[in-house]
Amino acid sequence: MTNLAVVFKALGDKTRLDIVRLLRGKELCVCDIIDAFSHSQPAISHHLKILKHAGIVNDSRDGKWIYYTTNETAFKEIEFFIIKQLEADGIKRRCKPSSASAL
Amino acid sequence: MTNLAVVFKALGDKTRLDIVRLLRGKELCVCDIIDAFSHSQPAISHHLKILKHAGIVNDSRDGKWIYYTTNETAFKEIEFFIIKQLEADGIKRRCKPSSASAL
DNA sequence: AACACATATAAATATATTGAGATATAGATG
DNA sequence: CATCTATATCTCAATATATTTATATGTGTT
Repeated sequence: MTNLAVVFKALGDKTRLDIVRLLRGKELCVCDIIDAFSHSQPAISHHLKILKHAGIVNDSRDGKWIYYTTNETAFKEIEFFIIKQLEADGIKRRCKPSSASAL
Repeated sequence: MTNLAVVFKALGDKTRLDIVRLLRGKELCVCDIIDAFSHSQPAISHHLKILKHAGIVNDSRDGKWIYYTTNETAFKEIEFFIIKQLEADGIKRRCKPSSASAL
């Protein structure tokens, strides 16, 4: 699976998307994230793991607490993809079907 | 589920992401999309349905053929989200845990 | 060392997703 | 209208995902 597909997949869940929004410009420990949702601690932990695996968030331990932040790089990757898509708009042309159907 | 989460979820699949890339700047009929992949026609049709439902592609019939194009609006939505995320970067501050743990 | 707290991992389960094959629908054409 | 072609829908099996409860790990404190 493309890296970008992994990133999109990770963001394609309301809880995880909300976590990312919550982390905007902030560094929060897991307990604060848990408090912001009505999900169990393991559920949040699981979503954080998926976000981390996708490169969307970073974590760093400080004593008992683990703090999460968003990772700019992942968003720049998406931005790059979006730019390429939007750039291509406006050059649309209809192509005649090139071959017999695959049926 | 947020609209944006639906969009991300739709893009969070390698096949669908590749379809979107294939459609960059082009208008293609389903048969051409099928030819570009090694999946069955029903599988492609299903993915197109998900992309359409998420507002990522538009379709228009022309005789026997149905042509698909990408929908700029969906990408602008993502772009807006990305901008807000990136904007928030650089203002990160550590917040002390605000409450006792939820455990 | 024992304990409490913050977070992660595991096991179990319910639900969703993907993909294939079969079938249905819609338009074009003889 | 019979039929061919392009695409969609249905059904089913395999796999993946989300969530919960229980348990483990790591860190600070007494």
